[in-house]
Amino acid sequence: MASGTRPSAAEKAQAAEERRQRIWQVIHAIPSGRVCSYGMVARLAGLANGARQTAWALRHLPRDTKIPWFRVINSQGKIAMPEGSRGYREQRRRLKAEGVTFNDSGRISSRSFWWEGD
DNA sequence: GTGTTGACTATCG
DNA sequence: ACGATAGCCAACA
Repeated sequence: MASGTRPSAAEKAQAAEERRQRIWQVIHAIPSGRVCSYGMVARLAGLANGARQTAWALRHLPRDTKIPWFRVINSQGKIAMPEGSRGYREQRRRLKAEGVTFNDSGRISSRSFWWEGD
């Protein structure tokens, strides 16, 4: 219901932080050995077209985060960071350690790696 | 307030 | 399969 009063800056900031929290919560729920796309993470977090928000939230994670950021890849089944970059190699190494394999094109080798929630 | 940016994505040729 | 395009939305200059 419209209360007539516009949301304050503080309320907007709080809403933005809650969106980020939901995104992190969803990512944290991705099982080991599975991957999820940016768009799917956003959808599970209640954001219809929030793929870029997921990307933004991940890009700004602290180095020592416990969130499994490496289980999030793009809708093409490929790692989103530039190939050959430091983050790219680390993400691929971490996924491989969980059993997620890639083909020569840089895409995950099996559709069964995808996770769509529970 | 306006314009640009980006770890995105669906669609088209 | 692949590159170009347009749509998307929060943060930033």
